[in-house]
Amino acid sequence: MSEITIKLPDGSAKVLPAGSSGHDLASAIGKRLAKDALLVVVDGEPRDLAAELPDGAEVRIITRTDEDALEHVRHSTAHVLAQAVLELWPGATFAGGPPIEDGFYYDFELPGGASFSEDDLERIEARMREIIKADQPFERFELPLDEARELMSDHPYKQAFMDLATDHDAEAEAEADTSDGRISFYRNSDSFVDMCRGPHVPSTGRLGHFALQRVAGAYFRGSEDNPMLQRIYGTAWLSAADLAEHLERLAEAEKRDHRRLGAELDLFSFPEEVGSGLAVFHPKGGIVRRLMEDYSRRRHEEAGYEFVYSPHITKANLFETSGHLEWFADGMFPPMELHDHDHAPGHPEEAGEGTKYYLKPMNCPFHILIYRSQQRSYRDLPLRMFEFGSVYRYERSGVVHGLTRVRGMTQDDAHIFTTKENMADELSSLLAFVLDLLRDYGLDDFYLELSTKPEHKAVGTDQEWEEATEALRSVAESMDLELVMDEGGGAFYGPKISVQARDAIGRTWQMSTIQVDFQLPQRFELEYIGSDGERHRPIMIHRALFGSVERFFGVLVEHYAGAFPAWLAPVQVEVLPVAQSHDDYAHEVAAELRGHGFRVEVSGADDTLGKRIRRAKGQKVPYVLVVGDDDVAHRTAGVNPRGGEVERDVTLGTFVDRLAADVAGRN
RNA sequence: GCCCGAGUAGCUCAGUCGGCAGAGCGGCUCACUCGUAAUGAGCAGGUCAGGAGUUCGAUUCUCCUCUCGGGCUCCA
Repeated sequence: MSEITIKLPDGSAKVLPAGSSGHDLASAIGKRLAKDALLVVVDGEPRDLAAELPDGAEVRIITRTDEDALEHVRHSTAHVLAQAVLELWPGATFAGGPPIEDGFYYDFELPGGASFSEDDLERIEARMREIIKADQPFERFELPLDEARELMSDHPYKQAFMDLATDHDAEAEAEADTSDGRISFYRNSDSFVDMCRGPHVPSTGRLGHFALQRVAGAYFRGSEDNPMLQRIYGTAWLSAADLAEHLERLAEAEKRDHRRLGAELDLFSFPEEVGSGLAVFHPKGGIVRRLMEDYSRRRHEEAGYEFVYSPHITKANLFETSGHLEWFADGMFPPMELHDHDHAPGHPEEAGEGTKYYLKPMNCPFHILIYRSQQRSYRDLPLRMFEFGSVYRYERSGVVHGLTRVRGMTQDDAHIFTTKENMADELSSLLAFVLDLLRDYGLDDFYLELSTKPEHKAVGTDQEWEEATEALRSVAESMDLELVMDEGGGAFYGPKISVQARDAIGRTWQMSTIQVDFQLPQRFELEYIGSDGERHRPIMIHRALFGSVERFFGVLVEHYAGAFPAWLAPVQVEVLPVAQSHDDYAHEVAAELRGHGFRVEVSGADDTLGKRIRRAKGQKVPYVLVVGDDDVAHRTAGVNPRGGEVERDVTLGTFVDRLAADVAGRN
């Protein structure tokens, strides 16, 4: 056969000499395409442009403006990074370097256990630019396993990948393709060869819109049991404009960082004297938090929840029964031990066991005890108990992060006790309720994640897990939202749906969780009397909407970039007298607005008007009112809305209506 | 917990190759009384995160601890 026929995406066909490559195909179609082509997709599989095309294949050519080229450009850039590092650090070895969201990384081990410093990034980047300028080809070749081992004899992590890939480890297979017993490599120059399944762009000259970002430690293959490697992260894009836009997004995210805004807007802090991961809320943050909670409380009451309270500490026994001490002890603070005689004068310390008390890491056992405080009938169900419950978890020192990962938090925690028959209905109205409420806080772009049974850390039978997981799945699927699987991500006592929300700049946050639990009702031997007069076991549903009030607060700060909508803003109106002679009127205006329930501050004329306006704007106050002679005469104000145009001579009545409408509409 | 980096005034950050600690913003005082994003002058404010060591002398060099940041692992 001397000719092959290639099918193109537009339905047409192209006849080429046998042995033609993707590059030949692109050239046959057009000069420009040949220049812009980076890869081909052959029958759905991405391939090198240089790969020989099989007869009858469907081929799509990926160019440098094609979004599908992105991950390959990132992957190829990672290779250039590896080449630069291996050239700059003789004796260095390397592990894996995949593309990731927005960029890539590569893991290395430097000779003598050395590590990269931030300053090294500049040198490495300069070397990478030289390699890109040299326009080295990415040439693929394959070797049988023993020769591959020989070639990588100085690189133990590469060999480890070969071994693992032979065992069909998914991550290792992404590094080394052993499907036909041969290992593929890419050669860029005489001095640099990397084991890789590919494909790659034709040559390094096709790359260039990248930046190295940071150095980090990372365990080999993500396991704490493995050595820690030195990782370099970078970002890479198809054009300089895309790269610039991405860097700008990062800068925007940094400006919105709730830790920064928390200090600037005087919302909360983490006093070192208190301890890592333990926040205090300042008055301004306290107002926002109270408003968040008040609204949630009202909506929950309307939805049939009853409010309960439980203590922060409890005897060990409760968490033994619940299974927390068996399964969750790592996440709990160590116990306090109480000896009755400790505080009695004249009694030296007693030997022997005292009573252990634990800070609570979860609220569920308490709510269960409330359930169990009396005999329940099917008529009582579903029983919905809600608590703003403060819990404490011993988070490892490296993981605490602002308000989103803390050691002390308040969950908006509810437990619903229901019959098995009503579980599906309850779940479905619950999920609708949760999404509706999240929208009221300004988040409206969601997807769902379904977390299934953890592999090693779970109680209960497979059948119970299966049943609970299916119940959640069918509810999730009925919601008309994207559903992502999170295999093995459930809690030890049951599977969960979590609601992931995208914020104003497209980042996703895990918000609400809904978990089905067959275990705790068994462990605590919960029951209700059914209409048949028999004893039955209820199902328990755990759910939190904010997740934790602290985390949700942090997410809202970032979502709004600190500019809370009027209903949540700690100060809704700042009244500024033009001169001291207008002070009395300014206070009158403030008093009137406060009479309508608004949160108002007056800033007197000790500073210039311009400075006070600037300060109020910096605090992101929704409305700045300026009052001068004209306003005193006519009972009006100049209204300077956040993000809007100044209006003069607005009557107070008009302004009150406007602000009231903002608040009512949660704008 | 692990790897790397950082910690200097309330905040943002200079600085010291080991020799009396600096700026801007913010605070306070005084003057100015101003119509929509920084008026001027002055004053106060520091155990240079904490502890130990080296040294005539340590904010600076070494070690330990704490806290924070970026990651890994883990998670609401």
